[in-house]
Amino acid sequence: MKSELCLTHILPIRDALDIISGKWKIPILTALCIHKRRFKELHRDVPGITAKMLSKELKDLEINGLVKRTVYETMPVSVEYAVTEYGHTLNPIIFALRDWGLKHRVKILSEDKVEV
Amino acid sequence: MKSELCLTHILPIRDALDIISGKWKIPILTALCIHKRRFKELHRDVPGITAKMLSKELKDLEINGLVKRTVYETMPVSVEYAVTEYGHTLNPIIFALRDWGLKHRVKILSEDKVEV
DNA sequence: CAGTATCCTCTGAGATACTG
DNA sequence: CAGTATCTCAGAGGATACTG
Repeated sequence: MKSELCLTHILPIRDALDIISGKWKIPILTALCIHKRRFKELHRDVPGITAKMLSKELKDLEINGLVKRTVYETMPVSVEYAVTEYGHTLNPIIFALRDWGLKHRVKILSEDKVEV
Repeated sequence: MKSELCLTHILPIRDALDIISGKWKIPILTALCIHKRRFKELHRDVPGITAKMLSKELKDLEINGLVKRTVYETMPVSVEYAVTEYGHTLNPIIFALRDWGLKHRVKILSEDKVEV
């Protein structure tokens, strides 16, 4: 129970957070996990994101091998984003976050009733 | 598979991220999950954090009911931080992040060998 | 010991307009 | 359609010094 054990827990968590932290990466991956999408569809389905942030975050995700970008030479071009096999290894994190968020919302709502 | 379904996935995730996002909250909770700690012990065991950030993040975590602060009127005072019962509901997220971080590190290291 | 107080930097993120 | 280019700013985060 000393610092070394603590580090073996915290350091991998920091590795993970370095890659997926921020306001948008997990929401984007969540949308893409449901099914692959084109840029504009993502822009529409991830509420509140700007084109600039979406573009930047998709690049980060692609660099880290979590998302694959495919360009179709239609006219005009269409671009499709999909979660890679490696990206799907994040599913347990995504599900855990979603489960907790759902329960948390229920908790907050019930507390509001009591407080007010 | 339309936007509504997407929202039911993304909105709870944003609720969760609003509370635990940032560089320090999950590492702090991880340290406290192993066992409760005093301020200075946390400062030592969460690598790289400053006293200011630790203080701020602990306040946020306390406000959200994830951490409990207990003051002992020793001389000088000692303060103990512990994860609340509600805070422990985050364990699945913490474990998922840690598992993924560990596997990711293995992947990165093996890729480095191939590349170099 | 358990924090505050200052000061500072940097970047995550938004708004708006524009392009191949 | 799928992005870029600017501009802007709040606040996350860090360094250092100080206090009850």
